[in-house]
Amino acid sequence: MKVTSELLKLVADPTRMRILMVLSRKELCVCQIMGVLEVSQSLISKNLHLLDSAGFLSERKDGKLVYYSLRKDMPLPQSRLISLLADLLKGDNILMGDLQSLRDCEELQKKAAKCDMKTFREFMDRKKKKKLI
Amino acid sequence: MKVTSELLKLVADPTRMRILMVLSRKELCVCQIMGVLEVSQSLISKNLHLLDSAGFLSERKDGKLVYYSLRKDMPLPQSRLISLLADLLKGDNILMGDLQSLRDCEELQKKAAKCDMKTFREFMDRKKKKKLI
DNA sequence: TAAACATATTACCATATGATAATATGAAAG
DNA sequence: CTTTCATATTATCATATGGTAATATGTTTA
Repeated sequence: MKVTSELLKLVADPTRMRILMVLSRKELCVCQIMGVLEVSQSLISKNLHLLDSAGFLSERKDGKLVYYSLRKDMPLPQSRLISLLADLLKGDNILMGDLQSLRDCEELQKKAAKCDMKTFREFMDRKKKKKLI
Repeated sequence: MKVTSELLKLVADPTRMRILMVLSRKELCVCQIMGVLEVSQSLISKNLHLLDSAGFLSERKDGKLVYYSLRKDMPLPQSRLISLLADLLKGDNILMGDLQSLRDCEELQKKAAKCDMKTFREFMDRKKKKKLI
């Protein structure tokens, strides 16, 4: 009971839902996730840790970067939860924004070929300015 | 996003999960649920209200008693969540205890033919004593 | 080896949440 | 109509949680 309750609570947080949904599209490193969701590095890092501990994620290091993705051999409850989430969030505004942001982020990297905190902080700043207009 | 998050949070609480699971077996009134789960009347009542507001339940009054059951025409997200819950909790200790308690409660009522707070408070007390032995 | 950088961790705060005890409500029976 | 009783609501408390800012860690590169 407690295990199930804690699994559900873990998934019931918007930031973590968003992380799971973008990672279900694509493996990403911490600075990319930060840029796409527009939230602080420490919050992303903390939530990645929580999701990882709960069996949702696998990580891969490449130089300074740490890439996260959904585990291929995820436990069944976890993967069923992700399917449900994907369904419940179909058409969700915030999720659609994140996915657009993910495409923008890919574009940016094709041109700049860079993946670092500075690049993604600027990426975030540009998005914020756009919203103000 | 927020709607989905709040729906998940609602279901992520052990007391509410237990209520949903026993109601998925059988329509029950507040005092029966209290007796089966062994928790206070106000906690049951509060959580029934939350589940009801979220579209999970329907209620029916019969004299002083209010009977709750799962809504027949529950919204799809809600019913998918309940199916998932039922699956994740298969074999769960606390849930199995509740279901046994539900059978005991039915037995009791066949004999006593009573459904009131006093009866179920005594029912709870007997269970507590058994556990102490 | 030292500086720079990506990520992780920590300390901290405000708010949300679950639970309880006490009380209110409102229907039914006397 | 007053008492009784089932249920609902309220006030309150302790704890849990999400978020931020500051700092630590550990790797890379100069």
